[in-house]
Amino acid sequence: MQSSRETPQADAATERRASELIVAASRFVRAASRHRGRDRSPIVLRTLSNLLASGPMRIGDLAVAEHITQPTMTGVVKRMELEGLVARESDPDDGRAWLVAITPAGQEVLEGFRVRAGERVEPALAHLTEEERSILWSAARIMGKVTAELNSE
Amino acid sequence: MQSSRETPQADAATERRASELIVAASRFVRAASRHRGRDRSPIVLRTLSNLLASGPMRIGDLAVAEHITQPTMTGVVKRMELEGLVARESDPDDGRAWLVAITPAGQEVLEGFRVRAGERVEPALAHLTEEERSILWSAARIMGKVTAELNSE
DNA sequence: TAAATAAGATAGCCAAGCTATGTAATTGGT
DNA sequence: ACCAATTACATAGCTTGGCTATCTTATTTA
Repeated sequence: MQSSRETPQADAATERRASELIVAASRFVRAASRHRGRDRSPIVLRTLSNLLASGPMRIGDLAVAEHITQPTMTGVVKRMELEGLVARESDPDDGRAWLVAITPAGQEVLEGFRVRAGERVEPALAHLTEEERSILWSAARIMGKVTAELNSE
Repeated sequence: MQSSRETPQADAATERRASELIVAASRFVRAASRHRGRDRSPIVLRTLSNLLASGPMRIGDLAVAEHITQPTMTGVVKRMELEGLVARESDPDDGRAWLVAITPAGQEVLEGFRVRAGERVEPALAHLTEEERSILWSAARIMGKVTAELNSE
């Protein structure tokens, strides 16, 4: 059971725990997102979050950022525009392109989601120990690092 | 801005971090699940995982366990059956019901997903410190606890 | 035994993903 | 300066996975 430089046993254990982490995170996200009220889909919320952080963006750039195809993002933006969450203006530098910007209504929706999601999970988090909560906050940061590396491939 | 018996400042901070956790987990799951090969959807994989852990189950019980409606689970099981991932047999105790069981092919699919997902994220995890990895494993367990509480409501 | 209940199936809708392809604007090579 | 290639987005058509409403059939119960 001694380790080699590739430590295949460790890799197998890591892979198993990694898949458990994915499943646990997947179930958690589903449970936490199932709160009441005017729900928006994950892709809409991620797009709003992206626009708030980065300012107006082209549809193609939004698609790349969210790792979906351009036709899919075109449809998402179209629905968001109908709901008034974003506005589009033609790109002065390129007649083919549009700039999509978050509206005040879009910002309210995003903030409302954050508040309600927090409200929903907060009681469950309150039953954890202080140490367990701090593990979750650290895990959020670490998952962010891992996600960035996965997305850079 | 003084604190009441409910310590609103702490709640607000917890809510904010909770929403950050949800977003981080959501992006991580998407990134980790975007591996190549014969992909199955999250609901199919969760259902397989559930059947493997719990043995043959009724469609209605599967729907409750996954928090989707019965008609949706009927469709999921139908597609899984066409792919040979599950088999159904009539419930000897209730002529209206079916028992859905995972097949060897379903077990292979589930195991294959676990291996590929692990393979995909393992390199990124290898760049973390030992402590960071152990935080993620702990977080998986804690998210499971929180999910159970959220789902029990 | 008739009524109420429960388990699945069906129908019909929508959102969100995909590939393939079309259109219009921009860029680039000669 | 022009024509070809590329680029940005739109459209068409498909699948999956979610929903509600309703139907059928089997079981329970009054």
